[in-house]
Amino acid sequence: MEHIADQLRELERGTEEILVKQELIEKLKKNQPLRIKAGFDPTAPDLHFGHTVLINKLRQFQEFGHHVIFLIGDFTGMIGDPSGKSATRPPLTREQVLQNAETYKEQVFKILDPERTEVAFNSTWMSGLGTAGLIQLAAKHTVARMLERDDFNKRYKSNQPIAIHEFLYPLVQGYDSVALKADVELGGTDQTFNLLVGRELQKQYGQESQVVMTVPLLEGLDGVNKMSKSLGNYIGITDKPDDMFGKIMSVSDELMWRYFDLLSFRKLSDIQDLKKEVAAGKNPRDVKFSLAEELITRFHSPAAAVAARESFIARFQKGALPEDLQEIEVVVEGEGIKIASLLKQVGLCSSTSDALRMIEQDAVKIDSERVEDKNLLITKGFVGVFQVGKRKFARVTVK
RNA sequence: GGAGGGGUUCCCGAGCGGUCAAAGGGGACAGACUGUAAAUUUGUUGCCACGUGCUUCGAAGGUUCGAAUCCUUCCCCCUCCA
Repeated sequence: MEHIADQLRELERGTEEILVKQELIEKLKKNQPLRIKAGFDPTAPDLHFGHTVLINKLRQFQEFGHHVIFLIGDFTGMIGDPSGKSATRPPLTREQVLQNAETYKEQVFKILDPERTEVAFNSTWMSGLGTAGLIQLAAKHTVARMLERDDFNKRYKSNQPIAIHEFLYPLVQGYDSVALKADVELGGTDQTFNLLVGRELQKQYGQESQVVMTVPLLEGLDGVNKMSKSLGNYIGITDKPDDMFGKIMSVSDELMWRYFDLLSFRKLSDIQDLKKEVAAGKNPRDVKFSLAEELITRFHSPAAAVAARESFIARFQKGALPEDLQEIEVVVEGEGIKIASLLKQVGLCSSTSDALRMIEQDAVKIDSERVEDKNLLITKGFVGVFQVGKRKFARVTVK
């Protein structure tokens, strides 16, 4: 195991808060593998780059020889984290949970070492707790403390409803730390309160309190909202190399640095150097290229990264056609089909109206020739490459 | 249990008998430009058989020449008092 000071420097990197740092130092000094816990929602097995900020941190702990527990909150999932929006989730079946867990593993093990990762489900201990156990658990915390949580506090003050079961979420999450005897729990900044409840409960149950480490929430592609699937501003870790490359390139120059800080494995000093180079006139595009390549290498392969870059350059700088061009056959009655209907049938446009709009906006091309006639008839036997905008292509055969 | 407020196009949010396929903003998409699918800027944003066409404003009925706008019933959400 590496020297404590070295570990600490790396572990602190990219974290928002460490509560309490001195306790972490004490734990590290024991020179034994620490139990590192992080909880995940069982309903969303499609991980995106936002999730990896935290997983990267887990990996760091692993590299230092600590024991990582990847906790799937299949029981907590029944409650739903209080967000004020109270979107009731349909309960998952046992099969669904297990299936999601497999998907998680598949994705997470691109970053974590499977040999050194324990996958746990909190239903394991929560199901057996029983009503009496739950009441005992609830007795260990107070309403006043609960109301310290920002979200509850705001709602309480503004007379918005708070359902009783919402109080159970932090308690159950905290109890997980007791059950797992966690030394450290990682979470997003939005989890701070819940993580702190874990500290409190461990003390109540006679354990040493866990250290809480929070990592920031990553902004999505829009640079404003947090990255999330429902907002559609995410990069999935299973995205295809070309998509991943494109999405990273679409990040604003400003946000790019944020991504470097939170997603890149490069040293902070290297990132500083890059910033200086850009300030001195280097094209930020090229720096973004290197970020994209690093990330695609991580989730796919070095070869895929190079290929993705080349295809990006060919397509967007030189206007070439994509390599994996979709081949579509359309069968028509009569002598032919109007361009707008064809675009709709082929799926390049969402509706005939949309297709007409695209033509009006000079967005439609056939074999790189711009289409200007909205009533253009594509005759039977025609074969050609249709393009709408910069990203949608298909080779179409009209039969 | 009682009293109020509200459900509008992808989202937020105006409209409150005709000029409404419905302001404005967000998002998305497209064009130009460029250093990139950054930034900037312009435009588009219900559907089709493209027409004095069709379907939309929680649902179903009704009044009217004409309704998102008025009436009736129903469903759902929220607040306050108890």
